[in-house]
Amino acid sequence: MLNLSTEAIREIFRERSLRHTKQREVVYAALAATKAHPTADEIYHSVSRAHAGQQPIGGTPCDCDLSLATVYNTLDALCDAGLAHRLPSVSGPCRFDADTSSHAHLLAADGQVVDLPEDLSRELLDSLPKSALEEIAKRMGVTIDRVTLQVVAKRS
Amino acid sequence: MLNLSTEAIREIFRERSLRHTKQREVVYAALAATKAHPTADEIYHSVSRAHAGQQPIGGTPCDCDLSLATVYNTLDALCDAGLAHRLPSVSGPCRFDADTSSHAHLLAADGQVVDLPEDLSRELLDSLPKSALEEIAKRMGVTIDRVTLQVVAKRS
DNA sequence: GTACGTGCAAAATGTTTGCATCATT
DNA sequence: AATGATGCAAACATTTTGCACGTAC
Repeated sequence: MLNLSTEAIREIFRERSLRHTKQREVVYAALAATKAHPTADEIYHSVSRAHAGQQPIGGTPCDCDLSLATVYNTLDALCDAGLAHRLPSVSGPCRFDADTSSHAHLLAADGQVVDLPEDLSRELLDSLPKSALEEIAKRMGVTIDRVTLQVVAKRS
Repeated sequence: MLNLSTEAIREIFRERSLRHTKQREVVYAALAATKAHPTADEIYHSVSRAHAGQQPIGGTPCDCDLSLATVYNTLDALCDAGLAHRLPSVSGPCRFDADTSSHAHLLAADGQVVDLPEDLSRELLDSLPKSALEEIAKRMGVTIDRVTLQVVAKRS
């Protein structure tokens, strides 16, 4: 999706008070560069120098070493900072998305998570009455972070 | 929620061509009796004779033995048969719901999954344009099983 | 220099599987 | 009788943790 330069990422991290490391940079770059909603393990394989050349999601191999635990730590930090989201799903490992704009997903029968086309995604999400969301926040005593919506496909 | 008799459950299973066993009966009864969206492990503890008396979700102890694997198998069978749903979530173990009517959930900051009040849930889901859903089915080449919607609370 | 990030390996958690036995239809 | 469900334990998959070391600020 987006190909972010080192400097762009440094700046984004600075804005969110995230310490910059080479490992965090390549993880975030890989996540921002794909629409594939990768798992932590997929990101790890795509950026790990040890696995260079077999990048299913097209990250740039890290010129340092990096461990799976660091990928998890980094994804946590990115989610905490609002730079990524965990996608709701009903099975399998957690999937991450650096596109934090409001958009809906299709949960395919085979477990894949796919973005809905932008126009339809917006049509669905824009149709939700703001008043109902405000009422939810009031009645449930919470602050709403976001609304997530999935169209679940029937397994044929 | 619903307290189903043995006979009612036999009938429900018969309709769906699910073989009836004591184990499946108590699992389904426990799931149908709660709004707490329990995990497999919580169901296991609530119905297992070995743990009788400490039932956080209020199931009836099985008068037979029952294993966690059977709870998983049963929940699979119930979901396949359309008698239960797996709830989308972003962390933690899978949560199940025997209420298969359309309703939206609040994902609390602490990981809890709570039903939204019925009126608001319906208001949100009814507002989704049918035409957009039909267009999704057409464009993505899928049959839509259901639409799931979560209001994600911000962690304060 | 201090606070925080990293790598590693081990542990914790959640779910699935293989197989012999048993129950339901 | 035949098919499918169960229990158990072991395997598996995913995520988290503890700690010694290293790096960004």
